[in-house]
Amino acid sequence: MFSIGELSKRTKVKVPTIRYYEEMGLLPEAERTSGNQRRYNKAGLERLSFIRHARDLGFSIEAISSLIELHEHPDRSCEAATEIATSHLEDVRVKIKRLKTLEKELTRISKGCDGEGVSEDCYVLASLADHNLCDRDH
Amino acid sequence: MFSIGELSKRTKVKVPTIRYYEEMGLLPEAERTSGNQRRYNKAGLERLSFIRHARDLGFSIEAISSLIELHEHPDRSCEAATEIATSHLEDVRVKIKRLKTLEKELTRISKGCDGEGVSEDCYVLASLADHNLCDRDH
DNA sequence: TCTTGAACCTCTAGTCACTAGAGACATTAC
DNA sequence: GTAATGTCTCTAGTGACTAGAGGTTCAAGA
Repeated sequence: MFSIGELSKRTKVKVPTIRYYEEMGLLPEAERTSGNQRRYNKAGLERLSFIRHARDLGFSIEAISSLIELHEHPDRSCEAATEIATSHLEDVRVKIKRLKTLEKELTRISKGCDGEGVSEDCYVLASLADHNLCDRDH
Repeated sequence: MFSIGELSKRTKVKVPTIRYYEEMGLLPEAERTSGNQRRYNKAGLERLSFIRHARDLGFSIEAISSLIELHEHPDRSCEAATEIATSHLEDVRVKIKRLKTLEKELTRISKGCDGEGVSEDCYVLASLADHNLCDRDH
């Protein structure tokens, strides 16, 4: 059994965040010492690692809740879990696409000023003001 | 001169968001009718278009504030504006990189279940629980 | 001119996933 | 025993909005 600080160290999740997850129902209510401090065991550690990993992958708290619930009621959990992961994957791909478009425009914009002395007006500001200077929609 | 609703239509920025931008100082305080309703002109429209475009590109409210200030004090604005754009570009590139790693892992995870009948345990949940199954760090 | 209904006003509170701080109590090391 | 560190709960703040309540103003038609 170890303290919340120890759990925090091992999982690299901050102490207030652990308490937050408990409040949100992602973690079960921890056991307490006689002095009301939380104590955890290996199961708690694993659960929190799972949550942290899923958060790192960009799953929302809500999605993680669903995944945990599936884990606890394992009938047909595999298909449902795959579905959550797949739908999340689609989100990620959309995000990547948008960011790439954005990268292109920012690259173009931020090149405008420092080369050939287009110094009359600032190209960055002009580009932002006039959407027609963009290559594409966004 | 036109109303906030009209401005909203033309810029595709929602009415409460326009008021929010005014409160945050991105937009100057609008002129008012005798009945206290906001009225805008072409300048207001252009300013809001600038803001919307910059937000679409993922600039924070704070960064946009800086860009606007630069615009209003144009001495050396070009270098400073380019710097803001460039630093933002770096952020974007980091995000793209992270998302791509993530895409790989999610692709791998979501393929786990529906093929060859690895049905004993759910591969999605196992992958999330055990970081060692990942290809790389994140 | 009057009326009706849409648009507008301010203000407060809610969203998500935390983070920060206050003030009090518990545990641990010496 | 004492001091330092850790932990507790609670409230409030973050960013960039969004939603809703309850009231006022505007524009168009009769």
